[in-house]
Amino acid sequence: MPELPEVETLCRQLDGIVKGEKILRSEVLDSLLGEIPQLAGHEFLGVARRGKFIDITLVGGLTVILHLRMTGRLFYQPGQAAPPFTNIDRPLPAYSRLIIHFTGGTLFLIDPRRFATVAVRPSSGAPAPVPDPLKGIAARVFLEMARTRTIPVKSFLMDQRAIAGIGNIYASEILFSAGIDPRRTAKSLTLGEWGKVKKAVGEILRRAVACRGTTISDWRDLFGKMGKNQDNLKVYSRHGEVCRRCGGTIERIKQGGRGTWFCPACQK
DNA sequence: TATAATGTTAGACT
DNA sequence: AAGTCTAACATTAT
Repeated sequence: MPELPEVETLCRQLDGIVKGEKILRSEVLDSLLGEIPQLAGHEFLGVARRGKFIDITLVGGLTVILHLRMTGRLFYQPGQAAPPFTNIDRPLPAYSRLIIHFTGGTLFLIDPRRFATVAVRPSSGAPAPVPDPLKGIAARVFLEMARTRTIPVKSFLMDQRAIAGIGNIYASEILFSAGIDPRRTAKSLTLGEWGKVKKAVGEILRRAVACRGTTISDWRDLFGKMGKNQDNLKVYSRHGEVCRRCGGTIERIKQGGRGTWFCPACQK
């Protein structure tokens, strides 16, 4: 569900609301999450996004690493729950998998499909960073990374080892904006074409962050509000509809097991 | 009932 | 050997 703009939205909202708070208790509700230590007593230090990962750093050297995968959400409910935190008075949000009680409110990890992952690790030893498209990736860097890649350029944009944060919605939208056919091989793009991609990446992702993400069905921000970026989508999920740029017809194909939407008439 | 869904990855295949 | 492709994960909605 969440790509870079959605994860960035959650990080900014979380950083703004739980700064300096202490964890009173943590509860794991889904055994699929594996072993997670009790987090009571730790104080929130800050949040950072790493691609689509959310790193929550605690005072004392622990980091809680979340990945929301397809249907994971975070929801923050202001107001302190009373010990022993059993929430008899307030029903749990459906599909709650992890609950972290802070001094000023409660953070829920909600995840119907149960693909989300949680790990708690020492803050030292963080993985090496991968280029982040929000900071801007130069056309020459794209060209160099794609030099030997024969996969479709759309799949390349979604390769988290190369570029961190772009997912299925924004990959289609970026290539439409850049006027590039998603079936092209990554290595076939010229420097000039990567320049168009670079521009599109910045514009599309920054606007999506400003809109607090894209709500197609179930994405909500930290406070349960819908995003607004769905109004800006030009191709995603629009197969059979009219291209807003050239009047052609938007098509859907499959690439790497995922849907790709594009306009064959104006994406070359 | 079959298909698709905002993600990742292990293992099969080139 | 290294890059690419596919199936699998668990669940809901159309």
